[in-house]
Order: sequence, then structure tokens, then C-alpha cells
Amino acid sequence: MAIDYGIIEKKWQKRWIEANLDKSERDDSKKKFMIIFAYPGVTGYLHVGHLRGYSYVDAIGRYKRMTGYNVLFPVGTHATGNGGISLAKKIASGDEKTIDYLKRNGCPDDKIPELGKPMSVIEFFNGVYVNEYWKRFGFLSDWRRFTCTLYPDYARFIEWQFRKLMDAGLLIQKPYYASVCPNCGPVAVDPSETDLSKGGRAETQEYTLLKFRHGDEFLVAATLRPETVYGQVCFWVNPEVEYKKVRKGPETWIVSPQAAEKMELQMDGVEVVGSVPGREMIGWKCEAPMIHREIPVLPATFCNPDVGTGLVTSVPSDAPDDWISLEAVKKDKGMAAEYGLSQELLDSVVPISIIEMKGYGEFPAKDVIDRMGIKQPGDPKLVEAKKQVYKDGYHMGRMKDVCGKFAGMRVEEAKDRMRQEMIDSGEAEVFYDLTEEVVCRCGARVHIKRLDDQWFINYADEELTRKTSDHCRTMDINPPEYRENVHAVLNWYRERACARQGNWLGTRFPFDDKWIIEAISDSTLYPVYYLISLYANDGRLRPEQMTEGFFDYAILGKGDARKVSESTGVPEDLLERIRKDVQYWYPLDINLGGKEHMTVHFPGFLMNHVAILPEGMWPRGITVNWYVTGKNSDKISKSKGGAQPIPGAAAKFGVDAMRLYYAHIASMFVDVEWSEDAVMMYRQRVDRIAALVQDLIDSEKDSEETPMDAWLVSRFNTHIREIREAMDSYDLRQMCTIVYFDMLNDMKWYSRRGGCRKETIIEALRIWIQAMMPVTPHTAEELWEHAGFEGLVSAGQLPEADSAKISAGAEYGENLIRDIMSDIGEVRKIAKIEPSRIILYTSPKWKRDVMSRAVEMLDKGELSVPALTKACMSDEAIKKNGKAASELAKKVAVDFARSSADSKRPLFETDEFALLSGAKDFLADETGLPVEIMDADAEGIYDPQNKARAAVPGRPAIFLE
RNA sequence: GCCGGAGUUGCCAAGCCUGGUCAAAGGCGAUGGACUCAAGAUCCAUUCUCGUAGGAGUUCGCCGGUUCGAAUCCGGCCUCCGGCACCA
Repeated sequence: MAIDYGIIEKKWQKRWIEANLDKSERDDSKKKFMIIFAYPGVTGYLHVGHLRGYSYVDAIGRYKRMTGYNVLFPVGTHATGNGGISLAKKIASGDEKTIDYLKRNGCPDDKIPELGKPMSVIEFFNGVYVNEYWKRFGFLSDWRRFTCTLYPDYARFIEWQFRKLMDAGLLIQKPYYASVCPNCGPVAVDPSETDLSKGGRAETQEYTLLKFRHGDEFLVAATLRPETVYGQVCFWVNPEVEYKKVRKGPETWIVSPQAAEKMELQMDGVEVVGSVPGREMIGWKCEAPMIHREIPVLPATFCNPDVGTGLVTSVPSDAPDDWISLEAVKKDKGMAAEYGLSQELLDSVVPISIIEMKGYGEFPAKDVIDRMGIKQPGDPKLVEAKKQVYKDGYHMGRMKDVCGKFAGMRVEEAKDRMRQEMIDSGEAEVFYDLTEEVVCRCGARVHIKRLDDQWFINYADEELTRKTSDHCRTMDINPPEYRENVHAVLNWYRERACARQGNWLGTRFPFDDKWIIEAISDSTLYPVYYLISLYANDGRLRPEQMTEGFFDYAILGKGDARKVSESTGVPEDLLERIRKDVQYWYPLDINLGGKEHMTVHFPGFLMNHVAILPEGMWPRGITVNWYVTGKNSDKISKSKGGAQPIPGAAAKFGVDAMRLYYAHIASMFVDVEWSEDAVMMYRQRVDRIAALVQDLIDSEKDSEETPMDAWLVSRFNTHIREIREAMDSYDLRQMCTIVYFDMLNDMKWYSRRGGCRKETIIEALRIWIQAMMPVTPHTAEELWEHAGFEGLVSAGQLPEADSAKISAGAEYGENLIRDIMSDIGEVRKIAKIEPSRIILYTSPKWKRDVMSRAVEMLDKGELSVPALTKACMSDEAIKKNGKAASELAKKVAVDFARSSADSKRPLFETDEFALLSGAKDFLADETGLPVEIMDADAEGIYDPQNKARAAVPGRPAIFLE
């Protein structure tokens, strides 16, 4: 009878709730296990890829439940930032794409008008995540503890956390250059373009502003290569641009209008005081910084007023644009005449070779231009040429002798030194700009702005880093590559801007409420808050009661319960109860998150725990999972919404099939390409197993005990042991291979060999169905019930492997049968005869004796070729076989020496004649030929081709005739 | 560039830490067979090459080394992928 997964999913999820399996309560008599996945950001619908990590967590939690642990698996969502705002805005304005996206993902039409406010969108998606994803997938999470970063009680927790960071001296203020929208405040510039309508690929570049004196004013050029100042020979101005004169302190600078605007954001006291047409500046002479030489100002159209300052210092030796433009200017007689540039002046401008690079000649810029076939200014290939020569110059270049005291220095080093020297002498300044046009969601242009009083969490703190790093060595971090690398990540982790101004959702910074705590910083210590959210959610705790004193007591055990109770109004027994919960459940055993968390969330998570909590509460484990990708190995994009909605996939494949797909398709630590065919395959496998189990349960057949029963029971007990071993390292994939492949094959083999004893089958099914519970819980429950077993599998305990029931001999015997079948097949294929019967000769006793002696010696550590030979020759029964005996002894000695005694013992302990005789009918059925078993020791056996002597224990001789 | 990861037999993917039992699990696909009126599903077998009886040979990105022995350890090279921050 086929299972209707849609029905059984609902049925069992309801039963679990009725049995209170979702509620986790402290139980001091039981070991605890607390596991979470890094909660998702609320940015819209999730896709099938996200369920991968989530379902690992549920499976691990379920496994821990059935092996004696009291498990807590709470969930929440992260909504800090401006995702909710921009989504609500789009919905409110009726943005067609957004509305379509909602509908496509199953949002009811009448719901849409309600989603025009940020909090209502967030609440809507909280509901989607919990009901359509997590509950739909059968998670046994403690739903009562659900929390969201925008809840008022959560905010109290974050305020407390920041107070503790301040107490620890980890909050610092310093200047910061942030991407800022004039309306919305700081925005995130990243490829997901959550905050942007354009320019997510832009990068922030650090320019060095170089000041060129002209009279009492300065032409200001922006460069990325301050180390090339020794090669400056002229200065480029775009004649078409009307430049601005800007007062900057006591000085007057000339820059493009766009640059003037940007500078106002980054520097103090910048003010536009006039303008000067670029055309007018052509022919000026200005004094270059560092080298203090006068160089001429020449016209160049490639100077983009939107990039840098719109003015460029020219280093033709190493800048392709400069080289090609200089050549063009020199050739263009008309232009020279137009700007009154004398031939003499132009002739005086000669490139200076300043950097030595492997693979390049005197003038790298020229080389690259020739190589790429660039003929004139404006060629789009110049972009690539520039990149190439910059990159090679930076990594391979060395300063030549003309570069004064920097001569001989590697470019990597010279760059920083020269820049610093010019800054110190007042000839240069630092300036930040974006590499391309960035436009905020609101439509305004985004620029880099300096903030003087930006708050940072000082993750660069040496002691904190060291303590965290040390602690990581005691943690269970998977995969092992990350366990190794996490130390490097912690070292690299620097001060992090932790608050922002502008239009953001989040908790206000407790020391200055013009700041909002940003998204990464309010999501580091939260697992401990799940122990408190329970009481906030059911109304026993009100946000205003959650004072610093409350958290100090509840989380840190600091202070006096009675006083805290008096000052907050929280009943003392409740306070004690929360305190005990915290002590019981914490530390967190596993935090599981996608690989994107390795360099961002996990370091913050670790360091905040170490910084704020006592050592006994520091996390015990981190597991990183890789992605399910779309084609082209992208993440399946949630913003593009192309992927199938999760509830649709669940309905199509069944939740259990999807859970099995996630658990088994590949190791947790590799990316997997989403494939419906693959999921379908797992669906079929679940179907097949369910059908087989139901047939077994329903079967009327029964029989007396045979050796096959011991075999099956042995196999299943071996599997329990293997499952436990695999799950000790959370290897779900290995576990699934055993449960859904190996155990299925064993069950089939048992039937194929004629096994049908009811008692054995029931014993095996009891084990098997329980083993299915962590990954395919609904199917497991359905089969459990069908079998008439008591209670819920999800509430039960996986039996321990019973070593008394594990029989190496029984398992060996069946392997031998399989080997023989395979060998018969092979001989049959090659022999090219049409046999009419099969004769199997078992091995003579003396050969078993040789092996027996070998194992004896192996146990004592005395096994060697001469020793074994000698021992055998002292045994008359063996010795009389002459050369065959010594040859066998040699072979056995060499072979056995490499393996364990236990693995060889069944070779001579098995009664092959009895085993094969028992399997005679089976072999005859399988091969379609009559089978005879002959004992090699018996007198006068039929052996026309003298095959019997080839028989060795574990390898009966085969004769086809 | 820095940090990290990967390259396995038609495809996906185990194995590599702890060298031998590895021609290398499992799945998919393919081929043959059973079942069926038929299709699908299911079951069985085969799926690197050769083969005169269960055997032999050549393989695990490339080159070299260590070792009695290497997919596994070491060195070098080639190719591909991810992260490099305020983005969860």
C-alpha cells in the first residue's frame, strides 16, 4: 500500500505536538544537548537550498534524543537592517516585480495589502519560515522559544550585551569611511544589492591624493599607485571639464566638481570657492610632490571627472593610459597649436623608467600596449591593460635606481613607505572612492563618508583573540579544515563597525541612541537568549523588567536574586528558574551554519561568548555546511526567486524524501547542485523501503530458526554500532548509507536466502525503523505504527548494539556464499562451456590447520615465514602434503601478517561443508544448475580435473561440467 | 596578492587524516536477463582493458620523491572554485 506523504506528514506532526515532543524542559536527571542553526535573515522567501543545513540540525537533534539526551533545538529569525524596510516600501508602492514574487511564492492576494509596513512584512515572513518551512519539514523545535531580533525583549538583551562589551573595554570609537546614502544613511554595498538599486559590485578604493603646487594653489590628483611618483613627467587635465576651486584649510585645491562633493563628506572645512575651466589650465607648470620637479599640464580626455579627482598625474612608463595619451598629444599638431604647446615643451616630456619587472622591458606600460595591440586613447582594452600592469607591478616589481632612497625596494613595500612619507610631509592625503556608480534603493547617489565617532567592537583585542583561539582547540569544529583555519580567521578579524546611523531596523545603541546596532553585531550571543525568550514569549517576563541586573543574574549569576526581584518585579522563583535553565542548557553544543559564516558570523559568535560569558559557557561545537546550488554553481538565488517554492517542493517529493536527499546526496562539506531527478530518486528509495517493510509486516509466512536469522540479527547489530560511530562525528551521510542502503540490502538478502522467521523480522524491523527516525521521521512513525509497535518512534530510544548477537562467523559465512556465486559467474563467463552441473570442493583439514597455527602465532606476535613453516613441518598431518604444505605456509604467513587475527579466524573456524551444504539449494536456484558439495578430505571423491587441490579455506574449488 | 578548498573509473560522489584487505563504496546512467499482453515499477547480473577456469594488465589532474608497497605521505607544477568584511 503506497504511502500518502502529505497525509502522514500532517498526522505525525500533530501527534508529536500532542505528545509534547516539541517542548524542551530542563531535566537535571538527563544529559542535555543544545543545538541551533544560525538563524536566517528575513529577506523574503527562502529556497530549497536553505533547508539543507536546517534539516541536518533536526536530524542531529532527533538522533541525540534517541540516544539519551534531553535536546533543545530553538529557532528564531534575524531581521535587523533595512531589508524589511525596502521590501515593505516596494509592496506599499505596488512594485510589480515584488508583488509578482510574493504571489509566485504562494502569498495569498488578500494578505499583500497588509504588508506595507516593515514590521508586518517581518511578522509575515516569520510565519512563513516557522510554518511553511520548519514545521512543514517536521522539525522538533521548541516553538515556544521563537525569537526575532526586532522584538522588544530581544532588544533588551542586546542592550545588555553591549553594556557587557563596554565593561570589558571592547567598545571603541574611531574614524571610519563608510558608504553612505544622503537620505538613508550608511548602506551595504555588496552584490546582493539589498540596500541598493545599482552598483553592488563596486569596491571601495583607497586613493592617495597628490598635491601639485601651481602658484599658491594646488592641482590635486588621485592615484592608486603612489610608488610611481618618480616617473611623473606631466599632468593631465580634461579640457572639457569646469574644475572647482576648493578651500581646504589654509590651502586652495583644484579638483573636479564631483570630487569636491565627495571631499566634503570626507574632510573637514572643505568649501567650494570658485572654478577654473580645464582648458585654461593646459600649459601650466606645476610642482610634482616627492620629486619636486616642475611638470607641464597637458590635455587628456580620458580624465573622468567622476573618478578620483578628475585630475591625473602622468607616469607613462607604468600607466598604459598615460603612455598612449602622451603619444597622441605629441602627434597631434592641431591640438598643440590649439593650446599653444610648443614643440620644445612636448619634446621635453620623456618617460622615465622607474620599476623593474620580470617579463617587462624598460617601460611596462608600453609593453602591455604593444602586446594587446592598443592603438589610441579610449580603447576599451586599456582597462584590462591597466589591471595587468598594476597587478604585475605590485607583486613582481622592484624600484629602480632613479627612485632615490627607495631604490631596490619591492613595490609592495615602497608603496606604503612612499605614501606615508608624502602624507607626513603634507604633500599627500588619503581619499576613498567607490569604483563605480552606486545608487541607493531610494534613488540617491551613494558616496564614501568619513564618520569620526564610529563605534567599533574591538575584535582585534589581543587577549580576546588569544583566549578565543585557545578555546577553539577544545571545540568540536567541523569540517576539520575549518577547525584548523579558524585560528587564522580570528587573527584576521579586526575591529568591526557595530552601529550605524540612518534608516535601519534594530536595537538602539545603549550609550548613544542616534546609533542603531548593526546586523552582524546583534547576532553573536543570541543562542543564550533562547533560554529566556521562553518566559518573555509567554508573558511571565516583560521587556521593561529585563534590566541589566536581571540579565546579570540570569546569565552570569551575578548579584542577589532577592534584590533583582525587588527592583524588577520578576518573582524570585522565576528568576531562579531562569538562572537554572541557563546553567543547565548552556553551553551551546552545536551552532550549525552555512559556509558564508566562516569569516563573519562564527568569529563574532565565538569572541562574544568568550568576552562576556564565563569559560564554562563557551560554545562546544561548530558545524559548517556547504550549499545546494543552482546550475552554474551559483547559490540558488532567493532574490531572483527562480527556484521552486519550498512548500511546493515538499508537496511534490514528500518531506522525508527531501530530508534524505539533503542528508545523503553528498558530504556536508561540498556544494551540491540541486536536481529534481536526484530528489525523485530518494523519493523512490523511501517508497521502496516503506513497501518492503509493509510487505514484511503483512506477510503470513513464518519458519523455524535457520542460520540466516543469526546472520540478520548480527548484521543489524553491527549496523547499530556503525550508526553510532558515524553519528559521533555527526556523519549523517554515512548513517544514511547504512540505514537506507546497507540495511535494505541485508533485508533483501535475508529474504532471498529464504529467511522469513517472524520473530527475527520483527526484531530487525524494530531496529531498522528506529534508525530511520532522525532523517525520515514521518515514514518511520507510519511504519512503526503499522508494525504495531508501542508509542512514538520519535520518543523512543535507539537500542545499543548487542555484541552478544554480533557473530563474525555468521557474517563471514554469507560473504563466502556471495563470493562463491560471483566466482561461479566468472568461471562460467570465461569457460565458454555450457555446464550441466556445479561441484564445489571444500578445503582439506590440514590447510585449516596451517591457518589455525598462523593465527596462534600472530596472536603471540611470532608469525613469520620460517617460523610457520617450521611449525607446520613438525605436524605429521600437514607435513605429509609435502611441497604444497610449505608453499601454503609461506603464503599464509605473508598474508596473515598484514591483518588482524580476528579477521582471519573465521577462515578455519567455519565448517565450510556444512555451510555450503545448507546453501546448496539456494545456489542451485540462483545458478539454475544442480550443485554438489564435496568434502576434499573424503575418500574417492569425483574429481576428474583434479580441481579439489585448489581449494583453500575461504576459497572452495569450483568445477563446472 | 592574501587565506582556504577541490581535481577519483560515463556522470554524481565516498575513500585520503590513521599507506597494504582499492579496479577503488553507493547512487545515477547504460547493457543483458526475470516479471508483464505491454509500459512503468520491482528484482537479478554486467558496466577500465585483455583473458585459453575464479587470472593478468593499466588506472585515482601532471612530474618527481619516500616506502617492500601510495588514490592515500612529501616536494614541485597545471587547472578550477570560494572568502577577503560591515553583507546574513
